[in-house]
Formats: sequence, C-alpha cells, structure tokens
Amino acid sequence: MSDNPPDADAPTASYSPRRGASLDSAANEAIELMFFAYRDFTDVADRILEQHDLGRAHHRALYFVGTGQDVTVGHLLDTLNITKQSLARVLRRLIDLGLVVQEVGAVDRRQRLLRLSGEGDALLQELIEAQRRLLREAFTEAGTERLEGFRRVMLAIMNEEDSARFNRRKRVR
Amino acid sequence: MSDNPPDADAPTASYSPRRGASLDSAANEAIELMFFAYRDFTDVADRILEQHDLGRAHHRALYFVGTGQDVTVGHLLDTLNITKQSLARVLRRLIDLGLVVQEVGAVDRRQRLLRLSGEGDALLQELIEAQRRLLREAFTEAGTERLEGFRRVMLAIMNEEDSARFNRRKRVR
DNA sequence: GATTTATGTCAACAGTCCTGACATATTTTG
DNA sequence: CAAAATATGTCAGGACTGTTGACATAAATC
Repeated sequence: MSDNPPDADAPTASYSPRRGASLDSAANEAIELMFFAYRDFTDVADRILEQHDLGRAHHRALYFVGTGQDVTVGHLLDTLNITKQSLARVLRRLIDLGLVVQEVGAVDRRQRLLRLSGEGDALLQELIEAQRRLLREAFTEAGTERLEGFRRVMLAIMNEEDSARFNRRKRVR
Repeated sequence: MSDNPPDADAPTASYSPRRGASLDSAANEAIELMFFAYRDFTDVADRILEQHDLGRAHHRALYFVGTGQDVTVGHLLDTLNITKQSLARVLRRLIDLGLVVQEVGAVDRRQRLLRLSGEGDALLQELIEAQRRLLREAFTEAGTERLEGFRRVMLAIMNEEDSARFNRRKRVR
C-alpha cells in the first residue's frame, strides 16, 4: 500500500520520506486532527441533545445503557470513568424523565439493572443515527478502502484496557 | 461483519461484503472508537496538566497561542468556538501565571497579540510531546501504511469550515 | 453474626461554558 | 470631525459536569 500510487494526490508520500523521520510531523498533525474531528463529531449530537435539555453526560449514559446487556450502575461507573456522584446526578435525571428504567437484579438483588424505555431508545437511536450519518459520509468521502487504516490507528491510540474492553464488547455482544 | 470471521486478520474484508451494506456497522463501531481513543488521547495531557493545576481549556488556549503566529483574542475565539467570557477566564489565568504574554498590536493597537513565554512554551512542548508520543507509538503499532487512511477519514469527519481552516493552517504556517 | 458489596444520597467545592450587559480604546466611515 | 463599528475586558449570574468524603441501606458472602 505504501509503494503503490494510493490515488491521485499521492498522500502517503508526505509521511515517508525516510521511515520514521516524519512520524513526528504526522503525529503533530494528528494532534489537530483529533481535536477538530472530535469536536465536530460531538457537535452533531450536541445539537439534538440541546433540544431535549440534556448534556453530553446524559448522552454517554444513555449510550452505554442502551447498547449493553444487563448494565448495572457499577458497570457504568467502570465504563465512563467517573465518580458515583457524577453518574448519580445524570442517571437520576434520565430516570425522572422516563428515559431509563431500573429493575432489581434477578440474580443479585442488590444490583439495579438499567435499560432504556421506548422513549429513551428513540432518543438514543436519533443520536446514534446523527453520528453514524456523519461517519458514513466521511467513510464514503475518504474512500472505504481507508476505513481499515482509520480503525487500526484508533484502536492503537487507546490504552490496552480500553481496546481490550472494546474487543470483549465486540465479541460478546 | 455478521457473516465473516469477525477479526482474525482479514481487515478490509469485514467492511465490504456488499458495498455500503456494512458502512452502517462500521460507523457504529467508529462511534465507540472515537469515544475511547479521544478519551485516552486527552488523558495523557490531563495527567501533566494536573501537576500544574490547569485544565483542558488552558491546554487548548496554550496550544493555539503557541502554534500560531500573531494570534489575537478574536482569532482564538474563532478557533476554539467558545465565548469571550470563557476564554477570558482561562487566558487571565495563563497570563497571571506568566505562561502567556500580551502585546499591543503593531498595526491595529486595539488588538492584543498573544504569545508564549519561555515557561509557557516549555509546558506546551511537554504536553505536545506526551500526545505526540502516544500517536507515534500508535502509528507504529498500527503500521505506518495505515496512517493515510486515518488521516483522510479524520479530515472527512470534520466539517468543511474546519478542514478548510486546517488546510489553510498547513499551507500558511 | 460480622464483613463486604452494590447502590443511593447529602454537602460542598471546582472548572468550564453560557448569556447579556456595559465600558474603553481604537479604527473606520460618512 | 463626529458617528459607527471593532477588539477587547469585565461584571453578574446561571448551568452542567466532575471531584471528595461521609453516611445509610439492603443483600450477599464468609
């Protein structure tokens, strides 16, 4: 892939004049890529959240409750890396709004299993679709053959714990 | 993705069983890639910032002051997409700490040109190096031939205004 | 029965972002 | 030149999200 003309405007070339010599400049550029891409990625969701008077924290909780199975409070705390109090506030709001429902755990009755209500799922789907649309269009614009590069680099950026969790998630669910 | 061996090694294959059919599942996965990669990317800087009792907002301001030329307050407001008040608080702190210096604009004396002090630059370099190191290692781990894929997808995720600003930045500076 | 675990909650504080209003200095315009 | 526009600074006050530490309850486990 590196020695073939990738396409029209010889992109890879700028990153490999002498192997490794330009890794730093690529990394410098990537610092800004991360900043701007993430900002615009979250913006599409923020616009929807605004209409419901919710914030990013609600989005994250909604997301992990909605895409997981038998999600408990402890599970969420681990995934989100925040404190009990931070989560409690957010969760309370979602429960009061009727977007998230709690059930006593069947096996361990201390646990509170969390799931989305119909309404909660509808909102989550709206949020997911907005970001999915952005990404889908980006993949098409960039060329789907570049998708694997994107994916692998992103996985490598994550720390082991996260990429492990990530792979576990993919396998199990 | 559902009919193929999930990962093993066949990378691109899993994303194009039938062109476009799996774009959605790739995008679904990418939503989580963005979340975890960005979180860990910012974490390496956060650890350094903590030691100086500074936050992400200070990091962003420091970064764009340090990497730009003749950066004005207005310029920063545009780049960061925040309000004057939010920036003012952050900038005040950086100035009081002696990390950022203000000068009256030579051409337009209403402007305050911002630049880093030696100390400010030292801190910025420390922050940049931490993130650059993470990215450099990620590129190596993922294989540098995948770098271009990552780059192109990230650029495509940004809105036009940002990728334009981005390209402008690259050309000019 | 004592200890540990999962969860909930209260108080209090910090950082960051926002809106809106108002002030000052300087440049541009009619 | 006087009026309007621009760049910046600042004040009041509100919102969200994150933190720490303490304490309480119910259920599971030793």
